[in-house]
Amino acid sequence: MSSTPRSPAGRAPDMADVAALAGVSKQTVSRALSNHPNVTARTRAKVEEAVAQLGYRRNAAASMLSSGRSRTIGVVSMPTLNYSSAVISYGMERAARTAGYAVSMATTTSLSPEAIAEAMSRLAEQAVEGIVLVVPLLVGSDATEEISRRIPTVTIDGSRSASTQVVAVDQATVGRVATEHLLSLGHETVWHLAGPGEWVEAGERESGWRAALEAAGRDAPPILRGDWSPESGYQAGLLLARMPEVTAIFASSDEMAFGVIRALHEHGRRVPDDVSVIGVDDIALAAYCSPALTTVAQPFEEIGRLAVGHLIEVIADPDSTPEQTTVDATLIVRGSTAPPA
Amino acid sequence: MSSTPRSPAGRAPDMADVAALAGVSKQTVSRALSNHPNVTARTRAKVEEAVAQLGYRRNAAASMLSSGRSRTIGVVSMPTLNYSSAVISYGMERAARTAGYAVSMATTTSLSPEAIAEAMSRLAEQAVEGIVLVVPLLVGSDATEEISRRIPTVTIDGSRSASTQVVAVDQATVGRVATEHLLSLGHETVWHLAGPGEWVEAGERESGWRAALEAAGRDAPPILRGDWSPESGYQAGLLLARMPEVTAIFASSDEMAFGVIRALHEHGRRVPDDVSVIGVDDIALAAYCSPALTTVAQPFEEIGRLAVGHLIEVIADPDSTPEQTTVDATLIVRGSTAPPA
DNA sequence: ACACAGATTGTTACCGATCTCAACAACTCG
DNA sequence: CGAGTTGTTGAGATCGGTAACAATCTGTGT
Repeated sequence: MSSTPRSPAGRAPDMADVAALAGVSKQTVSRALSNHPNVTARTRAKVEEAVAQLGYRRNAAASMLSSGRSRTIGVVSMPTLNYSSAVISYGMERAARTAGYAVSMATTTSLSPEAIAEAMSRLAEQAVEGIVLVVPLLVGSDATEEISRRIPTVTIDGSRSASTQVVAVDQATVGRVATEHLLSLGHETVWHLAGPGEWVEAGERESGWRAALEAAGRDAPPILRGDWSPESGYQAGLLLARMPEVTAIFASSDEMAFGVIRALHEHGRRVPDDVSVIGVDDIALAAYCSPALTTVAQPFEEIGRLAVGHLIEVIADPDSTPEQTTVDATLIVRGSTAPPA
Repeated sequence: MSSTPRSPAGRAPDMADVAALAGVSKQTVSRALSNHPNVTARTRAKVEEAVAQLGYRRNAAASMLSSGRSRTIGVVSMPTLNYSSAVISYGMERAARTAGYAVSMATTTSLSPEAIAEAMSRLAEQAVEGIVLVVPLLVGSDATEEISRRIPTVTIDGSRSASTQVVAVDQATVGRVATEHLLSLGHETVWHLAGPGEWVEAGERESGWRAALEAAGRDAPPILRGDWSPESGYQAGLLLARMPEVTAIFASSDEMAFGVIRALHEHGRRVPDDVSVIGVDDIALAAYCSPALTTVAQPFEEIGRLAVGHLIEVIADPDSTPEQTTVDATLIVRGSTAPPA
């Protein structure tokens, strides 16, 4: 009746202890606990009762060792506090949990293949059964290739390589949609504040932007580049504010967009009256800062879910064909964009 | 020279394989790899060479099983995408990594003791050596108590219980500092938009606010309550905007503060001219949205670091005395607060 | 040169589950 | 009613490391 009656001594109870108490063999206990079909309801009940009575918890290490399965997936992400990875991680954790997997995280401070390989390697040591890279892996090094050949790997918005699957928003479309929105409002052209060069999505959004301008027969102004942070947006904004011909700006993230807007305001250029600004991500604050930000939303949580889903599929059947999955982004028009004055 | 010369067959290389190649015993390999002091430099070099050549990676499960140590700590957090937990997690991961620990995460959607116990239990099953609760645990249930008695547990901003340590910002001081700032500007009183009741920090900030008002001999206006989200701040703001006597508002989070500000603006009340608003957290956007937000910053990364530090200390010496650590918050004055009109 | 302390390496048992395979029971069907 | 089939349970080997202890190899002091 006591709440935690350990078996013999202070030692944590063993499968053997459970077996003894239930009057069956270790093996039967194992089967009962792993929902093996061929176990009598009666036997199963006895085992469960013994488990409850002893407060038994399966030893993950032993289970892992003998079965070779860790029921754990690893996540490599940037420690950046950015909205997208946080939401993606959440989606992954949920999906993993419902599929009976635990999640282990490894962060990397650099996007160099070596740093990423190092993070993957840490996860490999923990015997994860699959890895999700929430960082862009532009080029696969030997090291990353080696690990992802051995451990199923899914990249989010990365580039496709032989041994990794990709789940992604079509970022070129994101760039195109954002740009077309501004053009359709009547702006002559659209300036672009891109994300860092190492990020795949940054490059693709840039391509989309360029393609949209080209399709409309407009010249692409010189590009600006930030690091996703509001501060970098602010710096870029200081430049843009000086050029009267700038009436429309497509920033590759909401945070940069707000930085840009602030710089514009400080220099007397009103948004959206004088300049229209659009971002990407639809962070929680996008609708509540002033002006409310027009942006392109991405279904981050679903992306996380999909990534884990794929991973589990490949874990179950290592020969299944790696495929590329694309999910759609949505334009959300708010107050930061308007027709030119 | 090939990049992945597995030993005998396609099987992953074994410690025995390494030992054979290096011409030493398994045990020596083990020692060399765990940085045991008594290993000749020469031997260590041979082992390392063999490891590199075979692409050997230690099997965590086996190691864990025989040593009884998982070198993993678990984190329980809310899936909320809030800035603070993201930064705290980052600090933890870094600290854990440098200490040679991996991090495993478990999220909980509810703050009920049962839900938290369930998350802790998932971590316990993974044999984590310690747990950090980034969720507030107001009351410890039997289940949480049982686990935290067995596994060292640190709570961030939680309430102190027999078996958990606490790392916290003194949230009452946060509330007091924010309130005093507004009073010192000359506001008659300060309204408060608190966080959800289940959160310890919400309650403590409220106390600090109340205490500051009392110390200044002012009446505490009725309290409003949000859920940390910008939307909830907006809703509260709709109420506050209707009351002309409101000139100063202390919101318990930056995101709520921006929601409040938006509602005020929409109803023609200017910030800070008509109403001053202060938040808590100093999120990245605080300085870049308009108006720039006056706020109280908390050293989240350090909190994460400290939590893990404590945990590792207790893991190393289970008898060390649980102590409460407090770190300081900083008032950051920006444009959203000003003397009353 | 000898005994001895300390450093280095090897031997063996074991951690706690799962897998394989064999034994046994119950049930079907001609 | 016996042979064959399916379902249930048990025994023992095994996964890949590490702890404890034994063995061997230094180098030192007398």
